[in-house]
Amino acid sequence: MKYKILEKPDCEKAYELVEEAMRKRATITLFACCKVEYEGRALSQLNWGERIILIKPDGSFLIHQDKKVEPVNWQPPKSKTRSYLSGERLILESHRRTPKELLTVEVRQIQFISYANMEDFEELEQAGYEKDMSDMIMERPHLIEEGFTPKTREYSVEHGFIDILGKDNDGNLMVLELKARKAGVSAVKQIRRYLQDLENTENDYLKECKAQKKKIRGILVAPSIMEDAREMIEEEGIEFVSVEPPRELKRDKKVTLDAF
Amino acid sequence: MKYKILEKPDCEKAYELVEEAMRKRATITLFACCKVEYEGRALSQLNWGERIILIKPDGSFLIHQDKKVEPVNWQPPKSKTRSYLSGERLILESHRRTPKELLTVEVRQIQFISYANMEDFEELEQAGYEKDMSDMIMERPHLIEEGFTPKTREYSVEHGFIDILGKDNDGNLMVLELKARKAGVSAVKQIRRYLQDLENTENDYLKECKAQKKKIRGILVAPSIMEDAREMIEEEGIEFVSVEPPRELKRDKKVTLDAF
DNA sequence: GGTTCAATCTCGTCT
DNA sequence: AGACGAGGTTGAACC
Repeated sequence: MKYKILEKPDCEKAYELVEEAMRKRATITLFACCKVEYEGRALSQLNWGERIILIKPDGSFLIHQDKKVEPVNWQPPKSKTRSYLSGERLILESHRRTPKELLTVEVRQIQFISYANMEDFEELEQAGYEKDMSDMIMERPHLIEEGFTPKTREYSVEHGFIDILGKDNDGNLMVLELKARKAGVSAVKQIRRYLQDLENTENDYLKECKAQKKKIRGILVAPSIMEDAREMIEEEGIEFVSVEPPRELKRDKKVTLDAF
Repeated sequence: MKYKILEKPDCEKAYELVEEAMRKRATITLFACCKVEYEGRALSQLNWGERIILIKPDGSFLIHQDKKVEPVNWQPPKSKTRSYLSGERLILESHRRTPKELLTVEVRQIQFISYANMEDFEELEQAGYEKDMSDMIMERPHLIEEGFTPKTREYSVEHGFIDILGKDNDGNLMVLELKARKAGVSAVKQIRRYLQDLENTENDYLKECKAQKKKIRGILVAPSIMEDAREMIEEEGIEFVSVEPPRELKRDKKVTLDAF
């Protein structure tokens, strides 16, 4: 059976359905009055009230109130769910080993409970992130400027990683910091720290650059920039290049390639 | 009526239930085969598959696959939900103004759909966070060391905010950085930047400190510290004080106080 | 409205 | 298993 629903079951009937659902590795949906306690990375309690509970076959456990996107309490995938009856009540426990975390739900009055085996073989296709921007710039470096040659991605320096390191037409070093969203002051501070890090780095290649009197150019790459960040890059001698993150889904891309 | 469930309804029946639920400001739970498109801060699409959809009266819209804690697609509170029939199918749209975001769900085969008015007047009580640590240290400064006197919280410097600024018994300035979880290298870098910021700050009070040859002490406060961070604080002359975030719920605290 | 920062962040990725 | 960084982060507090 693909799914089953019980309306206003007593806790014993609900318990049987929960056990059956777990055997079948189905997803449980429960609308009931419950009380919740959590102890683990933090500590919390939530008094009696009606919530929607989702228990997924991967061990994820979610408790939703009627507000917000985030669940009020939860456990991550691979948690172990256990259910049992205590007096007239259904207890749902979700346990995790490392870190040690325990979620305990006491269920009083059940409006409905269901389980369902969800057939879903699709994964989300998405675009418009920093990584997509990085891929695009490596493929088409002229988007930054004519003659730009990217050398290294994720180049490690003292305070983090330089998104893209490369050279311009005159052999000057170019330090690119990418942001998929509007860049703020923090992005400018970040790139400024990377430039300082490079100045302080003892590295044959960088020594050679300095010996040849080559400059180190800092480039902030983002779709747009906030006003105070704009002012700061001018003071700091950092450059700004406007690039939109590519908004092409892989599926679309594939179709386009197949067309040729 | 508090809740309603329909099993295997056609899309027209489901549409009527959705409209009724929205009039009653109820929470909708839907288990169905659907296809999802999102366009806004990013771009995504998800092909046909069975998912659980939650639509809350505050405008939150969640689509859950049978894995993970996070919804595969969602809209935040205050989004506007619209539903309509297109051919044989039910379309659910969720729209947000700033930033402009549109979530479109095409629903094909519905296993069940329900709405429920959730009675819940409780809020989550929780403890064990950075703020609780900060409160505790302000109340009981000797947890840091005998004679420590906190002066300012959230003191603004170039690269952020100093969690707690204070003085020791000898009048030296103390810069506290709090972490509610195990502190890593990034926490040490953060406190190091704050110390540099203070060195560079032109401020009468700080000038006086320097004139009196007072030191500026950096203190990392966390339950524990990672090995590489431990090495770094030794090099940097930063101190580490182990403090557990308090794990006392307000409810418990109140009970304790009432007992006296 | 925006801006900043913590979070039981989650989740992927890499060591 | 631990560490690190991005995220349509979310959510809250403050301006």
